[in-house]
Amino acid sequence: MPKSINRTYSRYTREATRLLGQMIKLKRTKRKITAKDLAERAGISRGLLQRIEKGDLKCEIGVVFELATLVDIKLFDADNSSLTGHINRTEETLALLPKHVRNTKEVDDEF
Amino acid sequence: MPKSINRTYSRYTREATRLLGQMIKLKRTKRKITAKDLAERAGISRGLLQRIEKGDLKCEIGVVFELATLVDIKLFDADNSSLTGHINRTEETLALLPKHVRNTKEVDDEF
DNA sequence: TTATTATGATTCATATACAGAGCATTAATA
DNA sequence: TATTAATGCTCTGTATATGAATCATAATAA
Repeated sequence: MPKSINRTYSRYTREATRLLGQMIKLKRTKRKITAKDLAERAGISRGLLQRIEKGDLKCEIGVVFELATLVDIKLFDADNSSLTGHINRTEETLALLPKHVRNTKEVDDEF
Repeated sequence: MPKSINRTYSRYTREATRLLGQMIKLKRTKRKITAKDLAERAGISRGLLQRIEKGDLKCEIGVVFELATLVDIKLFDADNSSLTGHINRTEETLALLPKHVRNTKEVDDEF
C-alpha cells in the first residue's frame, strides 16, 4: 500500500529533465514534425508528449528516451550507435566488485 | 480510459536505460552504499531501486535522474554543475523557430 | 565455521500516470 | 483578411507503477 507520495528532487534533476524535454521539442520543431505525428510515432498520446516536452518528472523514462531516440538525440555520447560495448564494460567492472556492500556503522563519507 | 498498453522500445532506448541503471549500481557499490541506504536517501523503496538498476523502462524519469545525481553521475556532460545556461540557450533557439509546425501533406523526410 | 546483513524476488493494495475526448486559443498559409 | 490546422488546457475513467511486507539465498565479517 503505497502511502501518498510526495517526492523531492534536486535542482540538477529538475534541470536535466527540463533540458531533455526542451531538446526534444527543439529537434521536433526543426524537423517540422507536429506533436500529433511524433506522439503517434512513439505510440503515446499528444498530452503525454506535451508533459514530457515541459519537463514533467513523473513520466516513464522509457518513453522519454524513445522520443529522444526518434528525434535523434544521443544519450551518453558514444561514437557508435550501439551502447553494447559500454554495457559490457560496466558489467565487467561490476563483476570485479564485492557482491554485497557491508554497512560500516560509523558515520562515513557516503554523501 | 487508457486501452491496455503495450509499448515498443528501440534497442537504443533499452540499452540507454540499462546502461544508466548499471552505472547507478556501479557507483553505489564503489561507494559502499547499501541499496537500502540509497533508496532511503532518494525517498523510494528498495524494490524500486532494484528495478531501476536493472534498467526497467517504466520508472519515473525524475526518480532515475535523482538517483544518478545522488551517486554523482553527470547527465548531459556540462562543465559546470548547473544546466541553467544550457536551458536558456535552448529556450532562445526555440523562440526563434515558428510556434506552430504546419503539416505538409507530401510524404516527407520526417523520419 | 557461524552469525548476520545485503540482495533478489514475489505478492498485494492503492495512489497515480496514462489515453482519450473536448474546448479555447494561437498562428501559419492562402 | 479568412481559413484551418496546431497547440495548450482541462477533465475522467482505468490500467498500472509503487510502497510495504515477506521469504529465500548469497556473501561478508568475526
